[in-house]
This record gives sequence, C-alpha cells and structure tokens, in this order.
Amino acid sequence: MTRPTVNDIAREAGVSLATVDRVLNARPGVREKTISAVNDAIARLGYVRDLAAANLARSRSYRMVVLLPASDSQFVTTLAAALDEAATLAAAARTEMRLLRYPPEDMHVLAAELAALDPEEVAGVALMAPETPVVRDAVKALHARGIPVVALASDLPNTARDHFVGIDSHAAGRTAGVLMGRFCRGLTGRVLVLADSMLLRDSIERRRGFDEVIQTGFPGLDVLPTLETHGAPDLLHRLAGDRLAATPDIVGIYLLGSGHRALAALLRDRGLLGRFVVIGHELTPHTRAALLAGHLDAVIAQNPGHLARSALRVLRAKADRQPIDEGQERLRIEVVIRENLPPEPAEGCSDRLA
Amino acid sequence: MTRPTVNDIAREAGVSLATVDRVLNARPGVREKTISAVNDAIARLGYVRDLAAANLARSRSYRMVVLLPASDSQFVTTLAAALDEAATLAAAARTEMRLLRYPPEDMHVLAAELAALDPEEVAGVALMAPETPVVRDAVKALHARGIPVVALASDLPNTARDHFVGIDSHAAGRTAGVLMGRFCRGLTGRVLVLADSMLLRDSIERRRGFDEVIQTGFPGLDVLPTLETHGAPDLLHRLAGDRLAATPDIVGIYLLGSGHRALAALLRDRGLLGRFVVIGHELTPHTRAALLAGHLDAVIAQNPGHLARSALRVLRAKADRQPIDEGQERLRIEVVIRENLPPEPAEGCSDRLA
DNA sequence: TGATTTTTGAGGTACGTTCCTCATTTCTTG
DNA sequence: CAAGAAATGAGGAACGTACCTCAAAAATCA
Repeated sequence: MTRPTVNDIAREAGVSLATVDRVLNARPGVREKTISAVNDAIARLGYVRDLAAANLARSRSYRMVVLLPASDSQFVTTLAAALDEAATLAAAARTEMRLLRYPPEDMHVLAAELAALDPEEVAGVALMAPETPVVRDAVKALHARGIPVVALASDLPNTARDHFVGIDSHAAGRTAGVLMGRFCRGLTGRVLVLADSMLLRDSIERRRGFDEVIQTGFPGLDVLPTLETHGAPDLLHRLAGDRLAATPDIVGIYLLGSGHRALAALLRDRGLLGRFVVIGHELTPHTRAALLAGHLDAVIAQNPGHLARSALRVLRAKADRQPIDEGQERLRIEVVIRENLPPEPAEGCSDRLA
Repeated sequence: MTRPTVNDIAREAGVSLATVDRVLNARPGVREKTISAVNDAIARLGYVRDLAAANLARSRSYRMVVLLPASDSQFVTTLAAALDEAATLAAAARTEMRLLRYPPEDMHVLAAELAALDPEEVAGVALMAPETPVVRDAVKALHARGIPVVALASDLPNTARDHFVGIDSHAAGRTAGVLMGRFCRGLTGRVLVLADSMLLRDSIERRRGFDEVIQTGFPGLDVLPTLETHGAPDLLHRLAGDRLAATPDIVGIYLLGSGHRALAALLRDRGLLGRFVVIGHELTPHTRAALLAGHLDAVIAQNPGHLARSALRVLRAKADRQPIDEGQERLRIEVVIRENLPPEPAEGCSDRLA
C-alpha cells in the first residue's frame, strides 16, 4: 500500500536501521553477507529511496559555478539567460548557481578562477571554453580536487571532464550539409562558408561534417574555403562582399557561427536577399528574425533552456554520485525553420509562489 | 549565507511561526495587514520554500493515472515505454503512475474508467484520446471533481482540460509541407497523402497546415486527396498501389500517421524505393529504420520522453497548485533526418541505486 | 464597558532520511 | 580460550516544512 521505508527494509532483512543505513550509504564496516541480505530486502520490497527526505537530512545545498566567456555573442547571452531561469527553478531544490564570465582571449584568467574554487564550497562546475592546454590542466586539477566538471555546449573530450552537455558538432555540420544539399536540389554552384574562427574545435567539426555530406551526396555543389570573420561585422562585410563579387555561381551560404545581422546587411546592400540558400547555427534573436523574414532558410540549434537545465541536473547527479538519465540529458540536434519556430519566450515570468 | 527558513521569516516579520505558516499555505484567519507584513519579509529575505521538505512534511504521494488507447500503433507503444521510464524516475519524488489502456473504438469504456477515479486516490490524469462528446463530458466531470487533467499528444481544446502536452498539429503539418516543397525543388507533380483516419483532429490539422504551405509556397506541387488506411497494411497496399499506378507524376508522399512499414513494402514491390520524397510523422522503430535506409526523407516528431516527463511534471505542478514552467514544458516540433537521428535508446537502463 | 469574535502565539508531532555515539555481540587469530 | 578486532544494534538529534491544539491577545460590536 504505502511506500516502503528504511525501517521496513530493516525489519524485512532482520537487521537494524543503522545497518541498513550503512549499506544504503556505502559506509564501511558491514559484512558482505549482511550487505546482500539488505540488498535482497530492498529488491523484495521494491524500495526506492526518497530523495527529498534524503537531501533534507543531508541538509546539503548545491552551489554550482558556471563559467561562460564574456563575449557579447548572442548565443552566450541567450545561454546566460537560460541559465538564470534554470537556476531560479532549481532554487526550490536547494541548488544555486553562480554565473561567472571570463575574458574570452585569456584562458589564464579562467584557469585562475577555477583554481580558486574550494571543494567545500562548490558542488560542481559547468564550463564553456575552448580546449587549450591551460584549460585542460585546470579541469584536471578540479577533477583531482573532487569537483565534478561538465563541459557546456562545447566539448572538452580530452580532459578529465565528467560529462558533456551539448550536441555533437560533427553531426550538426552533417545536418546542415544535408539541408543545404537538399534545399539546393537541381542547382549547381558553390557554397560560401563563414566562420568566426577556425581555431575552435566546434567550427572545425561542423565544417568537416558539412563537407563530408556535400562531397558524397551532392556532387553539384562545391564548398569554398572558410572565411574567418572573428566576430567583426565589418570584416565579414568586406570578406564576404569580395567573395560574392568574385564568385558569380554561389548558390548557398553556410554560417558556422555568428554574423547573421552583418550578413543580412551585406545581402540587403547588394540586393541579394533571398538569392541564396542560407543555413546557420543556434537560435538567437538575430537568427529568429532572419528566419521570420525569410533571409535564413534553416538553423541547426541546441535548445539553450535544455542545455541549462541539463547542466544543473547533471552536476547535481554527479554531486550526489547518482547515475544520470541518458535519455533525458541527451540533447537533440534541432532543425529550426520558419514553420516550427517556437514562440518568443516571454520575459520576466519569475512568479513567486502565492 | 544560508538559505532563509520559515523561522527567519517569522523573526523578520515580527510574527509567530504559526502565522507565517498560515500565510504561506493560504489558511484563513489572518488579517490583510499581517499577510502583507509576512509577504514583505519573504520578499526582503528572498525566501524560497524548500519543496523537498514541504512535500516530505505533507507526506503526499502523487498517484497519476495515464490513459492511452490500446492500439498497437508504434507511437503509442513508444509513448507507453517512455511513460514507464519517466515513472521510474519520478518514483524518487513520490510520484507514481498507473498506465491504463482503453479500447480505441469505444469511448464509453474510457469515460467509465474516468468516472470511476476517486479524487482522494488520484492526483491527476493524463489522457490521449480523440475529442468526442463522450470524452468531453468525462473530462468536464473530472474537472468538476477537482482532478487535474492534461491532454497528451492529442489536444482536447474545447474541454475542461487543464493543460495540453504535445505539439501543434497545424504547425507540424506546415513544417512537413515546407520540407516537402523544398526537398522537391525544381520538380513538378503530385503529392500522395496517406492517413489512418481523417476523423482525428490531428490528421485534419496536419493536412490543413500541409496544404496551406504547398498551395501558397510551392505552385509546382499538387496535393492529392487523402487516402484513409485505417491502420491496415493491406488496405494501404491496395489503395496507395492503385493510386501510384494511376498517377504517373507523383513526386512526393506524405504519411500523416502510421503505415511506414507497409509503404516501404509496397514501394519495394514496385521497385519504386527512393523515387519519391517521403515525409512522415513520429520517430518509431519503423520510421527510424526507414530514415536509416534512405526510404524516408524526414520525420516530424515530438519527443516521447519529453512528452512523458512533461505530462508527469505538469500534473504534479497542478496537484500542488504551482505555476508551470512554460519554457520547459513547451514541446518542440522536431525535424528528424538521417543525420540528426538520435542514437537508439539503450534498453533496460533501470539501475537501482547502489 | 463587557461580551463576543477574530487573530495570533506557543508548542508539539510528523514526514523519511542522514549521521552520530556508545554499548553489545560476533568473528578472528595467536 | 582469551584478547583484540570487526560488525551490529539501539537510540537520538537534525534537516525544513506542514498541520494540529489550546490558550492568550487583540479587535469588534452592542
């Protein structure tokens, strides 16, 4: 009828409550035989530990630290907002978040921030950063001090990170490639590729996936070398403008990173809006506007709200040494077009309870 | 430093703990003035009620009932599995689920099941059913008895349902339409449409959205009248086979509901595999296989795991009379192609805690 | 003003778990 | 077989909130 409790296990297993507790929390000083007796009782009764009560008793509060680059890119801004919202919700579950920003050009500052974290104070760290040796060492040091680390949005595969929350950039690039290829059905020509920087692993992997698909599946298309814009609108305007002028048979444009507003401005200047199939990444106010206006044909995105909630959930699970639910934490590679664009998220929905 | 508790509020507001409790839980017998004094203190301290402790104290357990049609459609099967998994996870949070099936052809059985639910026993109901008068009345009766109801996957807009968990069928249809149109770029011809039954509002709305987009955006395409297959593979084989034979200029096939295996079989028989752009709905083992094989070009889907978790979360929020997080509960209209197909979910991941 | 009603306070128990101490029992080992 | 070590039992306090009772204080009304 009612859920079994630790007392029921004790009775069922014929041991004391203290022993059940020792088994449940993997404390030392219990014989193998007793452990299995308790586990059998647990299995027989179908006991499920009441997490709410457990955490209450632990009176544990989870202080998470999230580190984002202090760039003013729309994606980072959107992600920061999503994290704030997720943190508001998580507050009811004794989880709080401190959001820090580091100068994107100096990983030593980031490393110093990470090094300063006290394992007694911090239950986990989520980190969005490129994988440089400095970052790698800092993550390893965190791991050594027993602080769980998740890589956020951009993976750090060769580090001691405990988990990656985000999508596979290579598959995202392949997805972009297929859409580009299919949307260009019947056309022959070149595809312009613009990126912020090809030093970032995400950009490299997206580009690689994109190329693979186009080369094997769409022989009519030819992908041009990547132009690097370094997040500078004027540089994009100049580089892409020159290229467009020099290459008459461009049919598609693939924007690996930011620069949607600058690209739209350029195409408007030249009277070329709507002439190309344009595919980009991440859903931000700019890409949203471009999708609605019809200047942008598809966006490959990861859901920032999901990203934020997943990061906090995973960190919490790691802090509790609990298994994580793969199904729930696996981020989907979203394809967003005008018709399935989610409605603009409402602002300031921070309802207090009545 | 540490989180404020009810005792802190009492001290801050200069009232007793009992009064704080009365205000927090909206119990009667407190003057307006006192209520606002307490609320001010809450705001000043930034108090957030500890839900874990609250629910523990309430010793409330949430028994949810989920009703699905007893059809053997792949989507329903997948959804049922997702619900079971979600329930396993929710068990740790004192939420349990009873999954019931009703004969899809007889809504009176469903209504009887719903009528038999005791508000003392059941904290909420999630329901996947077509919107018939019988269902409408049954939902209204549930609502009158104070049992929260969410419509699952298929909306019941004109009933007393408290919430809808699922995607907008009209927008899903539009999305399918755009993909069909764009994947058929440069082609002229007809589009074959297959549905289980056009009596279901979801099918009607998908079809409507699809038609809108094709008619206004893709003048080269002509959408044929819907063929109804009633979930019968042989009927699909015959109807679609006849139509394909009679109509040489078919370029695309839009499958509104189930029947992917039967369609693949038909096309294989006729040597037509890969000849058409094929678009369908929902990610199931069949559509997954078809996507991988290249027989199916895109699937418009809603994530069953998200659907299941969202339904349970929303029911819980309703039972607690708490606001729901729109951002988290909004389901995305997913576009799935071979390149962004999520890996096969692993089976039997029901880890017990160590 | 006194009687009556409304509002508030004080204090307790309960929820299911964690974590602690100390005493007792059971197993090892020389 | 005794000494020491290891395993177990008994009991209690704590976590933050809900919910109950009874008494006391304050407000309202005649």
